[in-house]
Amino acid sequence: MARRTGEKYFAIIDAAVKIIARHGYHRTRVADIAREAGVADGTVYIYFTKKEDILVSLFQVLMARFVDGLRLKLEHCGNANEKLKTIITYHLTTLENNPDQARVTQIELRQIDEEINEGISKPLLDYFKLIEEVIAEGKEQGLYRQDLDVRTARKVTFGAVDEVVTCWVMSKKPYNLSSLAGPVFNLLVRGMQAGPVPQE
Amino acid sequence: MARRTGEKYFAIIDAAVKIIARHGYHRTRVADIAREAGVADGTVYIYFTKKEDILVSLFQVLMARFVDGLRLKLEHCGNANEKLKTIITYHLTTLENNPDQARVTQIELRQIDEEINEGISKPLLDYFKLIEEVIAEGKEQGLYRQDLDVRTARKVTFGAVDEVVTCWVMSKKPYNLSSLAGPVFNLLVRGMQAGPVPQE
Amino acid sequence: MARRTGEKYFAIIDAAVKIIARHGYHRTRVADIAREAGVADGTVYIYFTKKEDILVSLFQVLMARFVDGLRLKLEHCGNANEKLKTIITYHLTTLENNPDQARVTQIELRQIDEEINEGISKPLLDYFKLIEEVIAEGKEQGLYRQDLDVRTARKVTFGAVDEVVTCWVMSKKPYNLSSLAGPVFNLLVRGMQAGPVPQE
Amino acid sequence: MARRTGEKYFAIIDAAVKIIARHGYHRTRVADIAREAGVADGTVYIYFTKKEDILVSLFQVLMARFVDGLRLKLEHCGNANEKLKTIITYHLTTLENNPDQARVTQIELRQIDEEINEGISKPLLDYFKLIEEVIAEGKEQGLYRQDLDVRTARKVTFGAVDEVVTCWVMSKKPYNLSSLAGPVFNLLVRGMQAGPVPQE
DNA sequence: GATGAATGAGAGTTCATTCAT
DNA sequence: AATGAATGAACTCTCATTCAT
Repeated sequence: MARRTGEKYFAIIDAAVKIIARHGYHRTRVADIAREAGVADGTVYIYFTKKEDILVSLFQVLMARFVDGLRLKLEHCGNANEKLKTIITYHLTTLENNPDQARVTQIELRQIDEEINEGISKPLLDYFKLIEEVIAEGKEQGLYRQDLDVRTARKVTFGAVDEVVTCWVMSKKPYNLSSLAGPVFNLLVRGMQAGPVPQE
Repeated sequence: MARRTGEKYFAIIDAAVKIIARHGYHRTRVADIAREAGVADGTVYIYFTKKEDILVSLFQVLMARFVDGLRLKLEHCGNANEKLKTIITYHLTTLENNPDQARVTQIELRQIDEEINEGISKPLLDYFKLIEEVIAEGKEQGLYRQDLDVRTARKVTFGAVDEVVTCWVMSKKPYNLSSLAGPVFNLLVRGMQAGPVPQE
Repeated sequence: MARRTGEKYFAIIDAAVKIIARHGYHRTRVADIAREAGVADGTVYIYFTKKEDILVSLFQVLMARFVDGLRLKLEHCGNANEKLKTIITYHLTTLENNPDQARVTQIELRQIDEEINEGISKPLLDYFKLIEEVIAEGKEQGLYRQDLDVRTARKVTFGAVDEVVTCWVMSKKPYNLSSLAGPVFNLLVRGMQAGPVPQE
Repeated sequence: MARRTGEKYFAIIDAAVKIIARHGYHRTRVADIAREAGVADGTVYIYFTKKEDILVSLFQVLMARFVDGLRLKLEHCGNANEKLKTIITYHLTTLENNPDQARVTQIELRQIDEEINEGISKPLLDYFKLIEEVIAEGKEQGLYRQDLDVRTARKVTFGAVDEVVTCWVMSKKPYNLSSLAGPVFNLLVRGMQAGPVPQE
């Protein structure tokens, strides 16, 4: 039913990112996306099953691009620390350079109903897995504490970076998002690396 | 116009938390909330200006309760580390004990349009400010690095805790949320405290 | 959900009969019916679940009125012949006096999808049962052949009258529909009554 | 514009009968018919002017086949009674053997808008005329009453047979349709033949 | 203050039809 | 002649909001 490929498919995706970033998902009419993409209203339904499908597909496409790009970068990295730094930098830089994508993924995408979450959680899980692999690698390399829980560390890492992006999106972006890569990395890596136990 | 007080005001707030947690904000009809609260549809508009106003008010009420409760707890704490641990534990425990509130604040509240954000950002800022105060206090007490950027550290802290909650809400909650307080605190406090610089 | 009673319920039913008779069911918009009934579009959906529900309800109301009226007439009849004559006359007279009802029941009502047929078949069955009772009575009274199959006779009777009405509706109605009551009755009663077997 | 001939013309007609019988005219999309016929959507519009045209054409083709077949049968008949019996039997047998055709002509074809009726009334009139000829012949042969109105008798005859078919289509067809030919003929011929006047 | 029947604007979606290839 | 991607008009139904009682 939904074609999910072809020139117009991506034209609609791109139009959707732009329009939804500007007006928000619920305020965006399918007709608006269609006009921005330069196609007829009905054409949208050749490529997508329904409005929500645009949002999910959009996320899948963006996320696939994101993870693919990240994987490429990671190939050139040595140890886990370098990789972690790369992940954070890449995450912040990518969204800084694509503010529309940032807005859609940080804000609008969280507006979707239960069922859809399945559609977006899969590609997100790929990213999560990637982060966890790096942290596990760091443990193997003796860089991070052996008692570090990989999953918790991943949540903290992703949550930290994610919140930093959200704050930047919600603000009028008066600063460079990527400039926070260093401080955030610093904080996280110190939290994870071997060393003396903090006293409460 | 909106009364914002009285028995029915809170009845509607409570009903809204319950219903929105269960069905999501956009799928919830004002009539549903009214029925759950045991009032007529029109009555809702005596206490709230519009549907979104319920969501904002709800958040303000919950957040005020939350911060008030937290302040109380913090009075019994000694140094910043203790306070930070308290914040994290309180945050996780509160939402663990109020899963409806957790769902609404983690998921549904992020669905609101631009303008509303003002309404929710103020009470959230109170919380942010509180966290930042504790971190600043830690720096003064020599517990945390002097070059630690307080604002970034707050984002990382809040983002980490927030993500942990989101994961718990999105999962079928098969584990104790509050049990993550220790590991998360551990990670964050290590990241912030004085010590050797990590090598990349 | 659907209120199915009250002043506006019947106002909408009456409006629907009029508009659907004039333009046909599929060409009639809900908005047209609403306007004719003097209510808002949305009001229609307080009283009916969906467009098709109007059609079904309309038929049920008309049919109930019809059968009730017929039962009243039959009380004054003596034997089965008299009753059969009354049925045919009443059927033709009623639809002759309510051409809109005639059009809707003869033409438009046959346009509905499978499922709906249940809604219309029940009230129709009441009418069928009534005809069959009269025919059975005629057999008991010795007026009609003992080997007459009641069900077949009912189908022939109803089919004959129904076709006569349909022809009248489809034509520009240049003649009195009720004037056909005599000839049709004559034909049917001769067909049913005791007598010599026809040779082929 | 419409070609109205060729292999694909009939392929589309046959596909339409099948699909419309199964799903109903209004639920059937032109694309469905095209797929069933094994042609592209656009191809349908080479052979038919619009969707309704398929329905009309379909009826004309089926009706022409029907009347042609009937004429052939009637050649072997002697008097009017025999012919009438043949008509009824042929009508019931044909539709019994072609349930899809039965459904389309009994139910779906009655769903069409005003204008189309012209398209279907012509071939139907041929059939009507044929029935009337037989009844008139019966009068000339002295088999039927001289005061019998031919047109009314035709309506009663057709209506009776038609209703019998409709009942069979609407039911789950648990009996042989053609087995009703005898009883129906019996009833109708008794109604028409010379004999004593029934007392009311 | 409270009610709930009524409103009517609004948008998602379908699908008959067209036309460039 | 045949295709099937693209069109865009059309229409049902929802639901936040109002207001007479």
